[in-house]
Amino acid sequence: MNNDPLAHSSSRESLGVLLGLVRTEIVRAMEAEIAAKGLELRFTQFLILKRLAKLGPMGATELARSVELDGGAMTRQLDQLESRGYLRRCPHEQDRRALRIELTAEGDALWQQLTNCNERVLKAAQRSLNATERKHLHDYLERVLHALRNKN
Amino acid sequence: MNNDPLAHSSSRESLGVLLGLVRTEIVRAMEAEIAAKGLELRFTQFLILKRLAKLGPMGATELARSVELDGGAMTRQLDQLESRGYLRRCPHEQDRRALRIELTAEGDALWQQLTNCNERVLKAAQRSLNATERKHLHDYLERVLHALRNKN
DNA sequence: CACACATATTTGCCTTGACAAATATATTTT
DNA sequence: AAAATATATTTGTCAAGGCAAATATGTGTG
Repeated sequence: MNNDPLAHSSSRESLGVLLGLVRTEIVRAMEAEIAAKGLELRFTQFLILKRLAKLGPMGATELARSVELDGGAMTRQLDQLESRGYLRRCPHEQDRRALRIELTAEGDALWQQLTNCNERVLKAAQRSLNATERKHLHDYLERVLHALRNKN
Repeated sequence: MNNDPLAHSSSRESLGVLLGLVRTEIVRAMEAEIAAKGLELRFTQFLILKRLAKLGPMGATELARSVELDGGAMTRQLDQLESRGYLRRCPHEQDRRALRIELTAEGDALWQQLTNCNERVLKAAQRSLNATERKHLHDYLERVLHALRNKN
């Protein structure tokens, strides 16, 4: 199976590569968990549902920004998720350009199932870190993100 | 204006999302640095050159695995980089199926320029972390990666 | 009001990368 | 050695996402 000579030599990976590797594995694990429940959802779609479930209805642009997705790509994801009945595009009351994306009851129910997957994967991923270390990891990542976004 | 309620509330991002955000920013920053030098290279291509520069000639499959890229995608990247004169596909001496990908002198020269970019971006990204914290961040990420790859 | 400009969404086009099939060559089994 | 199997590379096909243009609507300025 895995005779990859690099499997244990990632010690000198640069941060950019290492982040990519970890993220790829998390996405893989999440999609595997979702598939194991007989559901068909990509990680991106999972994120969209999660946002809507946690933050409530919002515009497509706002939603796109919040999952760091291109606006055009968002339109197509919404097409899919809407056609499968998980969300609705309602007209925005004040702004006729904008939409108000909201979960349907089905979308809500779906999220109930997904929230387990999410927690299970994150727990497994961080199982070798204690509570303090988890906090630190999160904290460091946020500081790195902030540093990158405010380069001056 | 920016009335995005998420701009400063990434504190509750899940690990998967946060990793994605950080990685995206690093890739963006790297590509910006490269473009600022008048060079045209994507992050993936940068990684390929880096591997070859650091580890020397190797097969396409090995190279693909080492940057976590699909074999088919690797073929096409090699096409591009070879046609631009940065690397060569030599026949493997013992195995006639395999290739021996090696940097040309031009590829080597290119890497000399890129190594700056790499260091500058990583330094900027981690500028708010001290040496110990950087080590910890790296260590945590590797432990998470390991946990994900050995899920049992 | 008329105009310029900004924003929300959609659509078209293009590149990237995943997956699977094809091809060529090695390795192992019988 | 022939057959089965494994590996390296290439190619075809497809979905995802970035970018730019198109459209519709909102906002500000003279």
